[in-house]
Parts: sequence; structure tokens; C-alpha cells
Amino acid sequence: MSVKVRLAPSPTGFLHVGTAQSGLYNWLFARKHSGKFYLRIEDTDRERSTKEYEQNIVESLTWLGLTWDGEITRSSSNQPRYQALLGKLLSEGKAFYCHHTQEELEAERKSQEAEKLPPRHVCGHKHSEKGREAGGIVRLAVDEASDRIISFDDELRGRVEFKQALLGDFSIGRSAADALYHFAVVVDDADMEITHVLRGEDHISNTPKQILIYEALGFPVPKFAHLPLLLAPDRSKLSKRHGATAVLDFKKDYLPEALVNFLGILGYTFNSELLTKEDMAKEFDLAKVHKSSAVFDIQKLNWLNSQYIKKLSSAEFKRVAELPHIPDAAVPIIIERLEKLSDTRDFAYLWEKPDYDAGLLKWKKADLSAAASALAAVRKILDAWQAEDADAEILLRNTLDSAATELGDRGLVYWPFRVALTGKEKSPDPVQVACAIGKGAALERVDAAIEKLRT
RNA sequence: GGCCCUGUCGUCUAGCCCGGUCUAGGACAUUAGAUUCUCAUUCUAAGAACACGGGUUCGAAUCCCGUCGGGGCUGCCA
Repeated sequence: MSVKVRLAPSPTGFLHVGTAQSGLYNWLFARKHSGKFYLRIEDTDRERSTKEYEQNIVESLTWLGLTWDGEITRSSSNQPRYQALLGKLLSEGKAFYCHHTQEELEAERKSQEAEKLPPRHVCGHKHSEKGREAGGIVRLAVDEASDRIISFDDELRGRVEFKQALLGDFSIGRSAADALYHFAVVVDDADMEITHVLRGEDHISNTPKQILIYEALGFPVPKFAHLPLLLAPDRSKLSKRHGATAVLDFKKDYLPEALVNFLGILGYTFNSELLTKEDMAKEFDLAKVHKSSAVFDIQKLNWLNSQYIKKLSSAEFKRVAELPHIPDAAVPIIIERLEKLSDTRDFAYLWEKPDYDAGLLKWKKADLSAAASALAAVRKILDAWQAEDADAEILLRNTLDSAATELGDRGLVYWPFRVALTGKEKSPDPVQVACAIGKGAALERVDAAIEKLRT
């Protein structure tokens, strides 16, 4: 039987990086086994689901390159099916109507907690006339006296067991026509013939309930694998208050390949730490996915991102940085020191005149007049520079070096020159910058610096 | 509170199943050094962990028991 997996996010918020990681592992698993990876929008909560969020999910996955097979499906379009099956369970006595109010249920829960009893609603309407009267919510009839252990063999955690008696008669429909999450996912997964349910660890305790639904419906139970969660640095669940958590929040700074790489190695140890999702798919083994949650370490993401940025061609870089007009010669200078794409603007001096205080031109213990005479010497050299020559960079460096040797201190020449070109205390080698911006611009900037010192 | 998952450097982890080769390896981060006008890159080096307590054993990160910590679920959310 061929593998069929799915990602089933609910469109009630922006696509979270944790969901994206889950999507990646589903994608890898499908890829590895030549199976199918589907995208299903779980919009059973019509109050909170929006088209905008659905669009965001699609955009996020597309950006990451996690393409799905076939058309997107939606729970909302499966409503008639839920209604029919809910009706079937109701008529078979496997489900019933619960007429308790939310206040009553809440009071029950509170007293159970106070008495250190397991929290569950064993509904008094289950076997009574009331349970057959339409109205109220629909619950699955679960035998609370059973000593059955509901178990499943998690593909990464091994056998997980729950006592059925602790479950209570849990809800499966807001009404006979309106399915709740547990019921909807089970029906959807069964209808789509999903073979492996790969989802977050937060669903482990939902699994026994869903198994009971599969059984009540007479559907085959798929295999389950519960993936570890992503944590914030304080080890709590990663959420908005920890900064960026929506996939598209990362778009302005990170390459999708880097994010995918990061998400991949965060829950799995591959042979290499730097690899594409295609590489990952080759060696992916579901049983080797880590069991414990990992902290989302932005430092490692930054490092990975810098590695991917270094591999970019000039054209690619200009496109992803959204700066199509910067000179090609500037790109290698930027790429070598970039961690986040949006930091490219720190290198604006490569295409714009810098602005700085004249005092910055002063080299260590030397004074400003030393800077002025050094710049005058540099100006002369620059003026005579054969910038069109194939060896222009070496040529300039050599003449500058000999001037520096004469003065006995390289910094005396290079420091003011670099400041004149970049206007910054920390910046790349001035010879490289001069080559990137061209002889004319370099001369202009040196002249501007000389002028600054004069006033 | 109840149930479930989980616990090796600051972080991600290798090793654990099949005890000795582990004075616990790698990566990111940090610190120091080399190159160097500054930054960055690159290279070299250093510090840094088996949650705790029992037990089994000649020997335990590895096996057993307990404790503690972290997380999830406990919804007419998903």
C-alpha cells in the first residue's frame, strides 16, 4: 500500500514554523516512500477560519518549496459527509445528545479537579430518553466502566497506552449537522485514505479519542507518529510573544532553503548539517525523528542562512535582497558578511555616498593632518590608477602598499582611505570597495574627505 | 489536580536498544590566537554536559527502581 500523508492546518492564524516543520517531515516521508503528500485546510471552526489565513498557509508552504500533491481540500466541503456519519452513529446508539449547559460542565470539571478525580464527563443522558432527543451537542458514547486499555504504536515513541475509562463521553459535534475537530479529522483522514498521520506531539492525548471514532465508524486506523514540538528559548511553547513565529515573518531576512534546512535538522540528525530537503528525503527514516522538543535557536538559523547566502550568484542575491540595481562587484563584499538579508542596507556605501564625521578619518595616535597628507597621497595614486586593467585590484593594492611602507604604518594610509570610501569604522577593505564603486566614485569620495578635513 | 510525552555542554545533538573502545564526539554560540588598517571570511585552540538518589554489575551516559525538572492534553478550539 502506498504511503499517503497530509498536513492539516486550521486557517485560524498565520502558518506557524512548527506547523511548517511538521509539513516538512510529512513531505520528506512521502518523498522517501514515493507516496503522496496532501494539504487539507481544517476549517471546521467557521467562526475563526478565514480565507486570508488560508492564503497565508498556501503562500508559506509555496515559499518553502513544500509542494503538495493534487488539489487542496477543505473540511468545510465535507460537511454533508460528517452529517451523514454523525446521524449514523446517533441512530446506532453509538453517539447521543448531551443537554448539559456549559456552566454545568464547567462546575463538574472544577469539582473533579478539587477532588483529584480524573477530568471527564460521563453523561447522564447517555442511556436515557434525553440522549435521543435532538438538540445540544453530540457526544460519543464511551463505556466508562470498561477496563480496556486503548493503545497505539507510535512510529517514534513505541506503544502508548490510555485507559478508556478516563476518557468520558467526549464531544464530536456541535450539533448533528456540525462536526467538531476530532470527528472531522477522522472522517477526512479515512476518506483520503491517509496511511500515516504525522503531527505534533500535542495530539498524543487526542489519539485515543480518535481511535474510538475510527472504531465506531468501522474505519481502519492509520499509523501515527507524533513529532516533537518547537520551544522558545525559555523552553515554553514557541508563540508570538517570542518574536517571529509565522513562516512569512522570516521571508525578509532568510532564504527558504536555510529555514527548511534549519527546521529539518532541528528534529532529526542527518549525515550532514547543511543540506537540502531533497538530500534529507534520501536518508529520512521516520523512526529516527527525535522524541524530545527542541529550542528554536535563531543563532543556528542565522549561521545556516549565512552559509546559503554565500552560495548565491550576484543575480540571485540582488533578486532576494530586492536590490536589483546594486553593482555586481559589490555583491561578494556584502555576501561575505551578511547574516540576514535585510541587513544589506548596512552596505549602502557601495552604491551611495557615505556620510560621517571628519574625526573618524583620524588613525589611532596619528592626527588629522597626517590623515590629510595620507589622503593627498592616496588621491595621487588613485588618479594614476589603471582601473580598467584586468589586474586593477592588485595594481592598486601594490602602489598603496609601497606608499604605506614609506610611511612606516599601513593604517596611516588604509584607515583614512577606507573611512573616506565607506564612512564607517568597521567596513571592508578599501581596495575592494574602490574596485566595486569604480575609480570615479572613489576619487570623488577621497576629494570629499580632503574637503572635510580642510574645514 | 488527572492522564500522557520527554530529560547528555548555554543551544541542537552523537553515543543508550546490543554495559567496558567515552579522561563523553560533532555543530552553533562564546573566549583566545593566526592572517590584518578596521570589519568579515578562513584556519587553530580553549572552556563547557551524562538532572538527582538508590540498586544490579568486576565495570553504567548506557540496564532496573524512585525522585525531581520541562512540555502537552484535560473546550460546544484545532
